[in-house]
Amino acid sequence: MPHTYDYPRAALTVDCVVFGLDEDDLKVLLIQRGQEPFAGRWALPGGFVHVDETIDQAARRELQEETGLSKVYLEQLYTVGDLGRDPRERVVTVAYYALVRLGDHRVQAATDARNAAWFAVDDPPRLAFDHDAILALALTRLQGKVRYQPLGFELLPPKFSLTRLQRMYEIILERPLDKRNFRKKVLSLGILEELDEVEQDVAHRAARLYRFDERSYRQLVKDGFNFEL
Amino acid sequence: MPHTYDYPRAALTVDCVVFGLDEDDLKVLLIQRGQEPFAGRWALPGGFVHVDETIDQAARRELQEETGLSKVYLEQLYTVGDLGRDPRERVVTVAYYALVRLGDHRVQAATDARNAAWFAVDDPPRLAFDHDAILALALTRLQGKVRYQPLGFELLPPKFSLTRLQRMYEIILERPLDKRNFRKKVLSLGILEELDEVEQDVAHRAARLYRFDERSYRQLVKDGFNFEL
DNA sequence: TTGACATAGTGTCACAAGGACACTATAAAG
DNA sequence: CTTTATAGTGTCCTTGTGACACTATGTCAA
Repeated sequence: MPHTYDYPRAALTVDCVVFGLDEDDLKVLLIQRGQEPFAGRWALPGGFVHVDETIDQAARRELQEETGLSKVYLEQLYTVGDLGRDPRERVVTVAYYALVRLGDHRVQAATDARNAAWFAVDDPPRLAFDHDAILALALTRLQGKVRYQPLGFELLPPKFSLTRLQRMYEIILERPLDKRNFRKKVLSLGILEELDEVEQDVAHRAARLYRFDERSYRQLVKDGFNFEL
Repeated sequence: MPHTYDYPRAALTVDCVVFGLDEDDLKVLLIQRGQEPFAGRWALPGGFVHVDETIDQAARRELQEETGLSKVYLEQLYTVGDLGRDPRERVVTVAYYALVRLGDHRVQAATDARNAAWFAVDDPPRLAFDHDAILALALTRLQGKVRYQPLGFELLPPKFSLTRLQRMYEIILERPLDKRNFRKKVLSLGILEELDEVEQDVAHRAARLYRFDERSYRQLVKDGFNFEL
């Protein structure tokens, strides 16, 4: 009985589509490649899976190493292993997408001094490998998922106004939402906690702040509740 | 510049969760393993990805080889690469799920004479590796997806009665549906073509037959229509 | 032939959810 | 104290959803 299987092995990588939100845009974090192939081209942060870690762990480690980000929302997206996607040899990559609060983290240059920067998702540069396709897929998935699961809170600071929340949905879904209907709906879900605080340093009437209440959210999910924004 | 990357490689497999539908149950196709590890244990059909094929192709090939099924609905599900899931060495598997019409195909024993059989999804035997978890995940995914995408037609013969369609949804969703409301809803979608045919060889009033109209379905999707059964 | 049976097929009403729509309130800045 | 910028609020109409029960039609067996 042999100790290993008699079959070819593939190089295994992870790639992360990291989404962030600023005032006007949904952004994606990209890394400028220092080496061939595709040297100088922008790419999704990622790298090889080590022998002693799970694929999920690899994704988190790469994210941490290349961007300094940790404890972010991370979810597996899709696995691609088409021939020729890497000109060198067959490389299978497991793609993830992550949601981060843009203000929280300062994105660091990677340890090996590659450049990191945020780009608007609807106007990215040409990407290395098949990363354009992965980015497009991630965006579609996010738009789909945000409709029936309150993922969006991962993109906002802990305290936020309803207007900020609405703008986030408008940016992600790429369509305007009615202010009164939006508030009616989102408040009726009962997953927002109204705080005794308002925005600071604004040159107009300050908006009340809210917090996402994960406890009642989980309760709703258990009861089989349906969202849909 | 080296020709390959200096990183470990992993054995890469595909596993398929193949769903079928009979009168009373949602079924899953399993293979009895002939070799160690887990010899004699039932497992998901699957096998190694060859060097000259994409992962999708590998999934289709394995399905064909082990079960004789081809041209089925097949979709990628999830990739697992936890350490120790195969006792021999690190094996990364890309899981797929497939929907097939049970009557159409006669499931063949695999070429290497392993046993193949259908099991009710809610009462499967103990499975090899982490295949229990993959099966559970596939079932959840199917139940979720069937609500907003008319996948179910992949499980039915081309012509079917509304009662048969309703029973299919009831079996998948594991809850009863109201007959009149179901018909109202499904007919209002406009994706069923009413045929001038009725069931044959039934010992009671014969039901009218319908056909899934993929053309108008695609039109609906383009218009951003929302299903939800 | 007719009665028993098994399933097909059909409509209404009440309630909830969703979408369109416009004005007043409040704070800051000049 | 006026201007400016955004916060915050309610109604009505339409549509969707879910509960609910009887008649129609075919087969089969006595």
